[in-house]
Amino acid sequence: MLISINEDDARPIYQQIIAQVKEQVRTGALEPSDLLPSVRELARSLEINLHTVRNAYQRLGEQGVIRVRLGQRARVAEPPTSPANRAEAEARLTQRLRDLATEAYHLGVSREELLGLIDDALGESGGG
Amino acid sequence: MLISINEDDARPIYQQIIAQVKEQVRTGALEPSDLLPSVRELARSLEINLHTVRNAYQRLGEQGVIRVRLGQRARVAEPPTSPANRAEAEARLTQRLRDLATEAYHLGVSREELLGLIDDALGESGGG
DNA sequence: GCACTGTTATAGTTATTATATAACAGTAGT
DNA sequence: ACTACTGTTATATAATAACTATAACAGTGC
Repeated sequence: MLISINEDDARPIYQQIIAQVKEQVRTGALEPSDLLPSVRELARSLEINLHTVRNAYQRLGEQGVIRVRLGQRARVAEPPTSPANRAEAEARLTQRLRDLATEAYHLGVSREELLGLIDDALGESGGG
Repeated sequence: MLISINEDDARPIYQQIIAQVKEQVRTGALEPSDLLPSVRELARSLEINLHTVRNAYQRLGEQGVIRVRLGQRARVAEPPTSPANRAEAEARLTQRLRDLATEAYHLGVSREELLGLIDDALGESGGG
């Protein structure tokens, strides 16, 4: 479990933790039933407060990414099967894709170049 | 110029305004030299403060999306040509694509389905 | 001059994020 | 039961971001 805080990242710490755990679950670096560091342990190693870690863990639990139980270390949950609400999931992703396309446009990146980047990003191991 | 505020959107108001203006520029709904509503006018129609609109306009100006000059209404700028810093632009987009792929995974959307959504999103008119 | 435009200044409110301490509560091994 | 770990709850505090409210300043164009 390698988690780090990037000062240059505008996102709050707890969101960085969430993103990194999700990413590692997606790529397979973290597998179902794998143990996460305890809130106190991670807080100490990152030199942040216990509650900041707990905030991240709690949300990861609510999103079904990990399983948290009182008295036990958090564990990686089973991978998602099918979205509880496919329409909503697709709507959210579609909106994010529009934002991404818009961002690319204003960065001067053409559609062809963007498609290349997508190909690279989705081509990473464990990406599907 | 149709701009609206979505209470369910977690993003702050000024960022929603920025996103919508960019989106309309990208799709061609807004074309270079088109006039934007004045800060006071938009603030009144959205029932928000003048400074919230100004915040959005100022950032849009800094990003080269619109041209703002004292005493004159803001206008849509010329479309971007090539990124000032291609490496940085690609790095930012790549990171956002990774985040998107991760989000899709945890929503239970498969790679094939995601590719379909990308195809739809990038297939919109004016997308490249 | 007048009516519009964006800009700056100042101040106050609210929500978010992160911190610090302390105590409570469940689990597991001895 | 005791101990040492685990997550959880409760308060309190501080810093920052976001938004609002008023007022005044400054440029543009008729």
